[in-house]
Amino acid sequence: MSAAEEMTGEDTPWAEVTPDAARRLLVAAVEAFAERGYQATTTRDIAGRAGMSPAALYIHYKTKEELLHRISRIGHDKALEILEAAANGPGTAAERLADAVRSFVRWHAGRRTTARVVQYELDALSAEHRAEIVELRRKSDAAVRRIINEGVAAGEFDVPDVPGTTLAVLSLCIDVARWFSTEGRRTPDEVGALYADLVLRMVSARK
Amino acid sequence: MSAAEEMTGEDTPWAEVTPDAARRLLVAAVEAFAERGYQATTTRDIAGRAGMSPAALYIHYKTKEELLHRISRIGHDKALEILEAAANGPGTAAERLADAVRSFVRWHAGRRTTARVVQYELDALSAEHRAEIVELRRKSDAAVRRIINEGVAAGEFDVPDVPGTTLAVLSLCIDVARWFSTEGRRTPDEVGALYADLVLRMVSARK
DNA sequence: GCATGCTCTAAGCGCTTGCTCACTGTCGGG
DNA sequence: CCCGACAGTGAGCAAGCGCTTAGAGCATGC
Repeated sequence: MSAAEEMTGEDTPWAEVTPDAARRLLVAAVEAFAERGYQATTTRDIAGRAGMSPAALYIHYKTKEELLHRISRIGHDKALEILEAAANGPGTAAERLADAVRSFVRWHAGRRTTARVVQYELDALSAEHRAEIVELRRKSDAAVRRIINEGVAAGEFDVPDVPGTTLAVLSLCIDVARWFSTEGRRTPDEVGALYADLVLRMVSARK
Repeated sequence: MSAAEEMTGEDTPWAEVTPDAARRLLVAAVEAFAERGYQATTTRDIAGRAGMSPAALYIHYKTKEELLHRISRIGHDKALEILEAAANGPGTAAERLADAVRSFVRWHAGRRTTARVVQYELDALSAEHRAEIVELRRKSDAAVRRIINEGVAAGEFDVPDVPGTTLAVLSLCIDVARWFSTEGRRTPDEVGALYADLVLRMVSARK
């Protein structure tokens, strides 16, 4: 197991959401938002998937947007945790960058339903909630940029445009949530390995 | 001007849509869909932006979905045209791959409003319309894959996984439509140049 | 053994949605 | 000078939306 994953804790995805009914509603919302998009999802659909009446939703969440915010917040915390674990891990910059990309991509592919909501429904958040999430994304960007900067400083990488390359690396990983399908040919592990290799090429990591 | 651009014809974006009122509605729909998403956009909003009453929309388009389909179709035709022009252009595989990425990225950044609708609202299409669009995307994938295959055959590139790398290259370009902003620091030309360089690194193009 | 507090439901309110329809204004051809 | 054709409008329909409310069911504390 990679350094990044050792530190991400247990893998039961929504264990921190309690009570049980609130978690069932949240899981139902993740599935519905991922399938149809936030705007096209009705509160009746979410409640139905959780086996409850439409009104039950409002006992646990004030609005439909609060559900999205909770999902987005937990997902972004997890994404940041993965990237910072890799950035702070042992090994050379190349090893840490590969670890970051591998585990970040694996999360986007393996938990694609969640990742899709987290990465593509930001616009539906309220201004305050969006600002909070954008701050988390800034930290994710900083974690990756730090690895690349350290690789350049150590002479491991050749990168003319560090902010631009950081942006491209994150963009590449995030877009996995758009196209990945569990019915496709590749497993999350395979995509992670492929992408780690491609990113090392992007920074011209010496062998 | 690159080979890819020489062949893309005139740049007035929606000139082929007639009559004038139909074009104004379509342009209004592109803006609204890009801003709020298809589902969150109302027919009243589209008609309002075009300076018309809600009912006027239905003289030119049968449904709201037909508007999206028309936009998606024209946009995908354009995207395919750009990639095939580069693939069929002169020069080495490296030059053609750089040309493809440069002009494809430039389109996504420069016409970001359109690109956002084209790339991120596929799910809102009807099954038949989506199938038609997916076929166009398959052809885009084939055009890029052909350049990479030719580069490998000519000994210009070192690519262990051609389909996977093709997917990653297209994914990287497409995701530009998600993050690019006209208020940002980079121009479409700059992003195109940066990405062309990164992609040549991904295929280990010899200098 | 009854009051309290909490989860959940049935019903439904006020509003917005995609879309329709009866009608108006305008304009070229006989 | 009227005609049919047609782009465009104002009003509005049926359906569905997010969310609320009154009250049922059921544990727990005393």
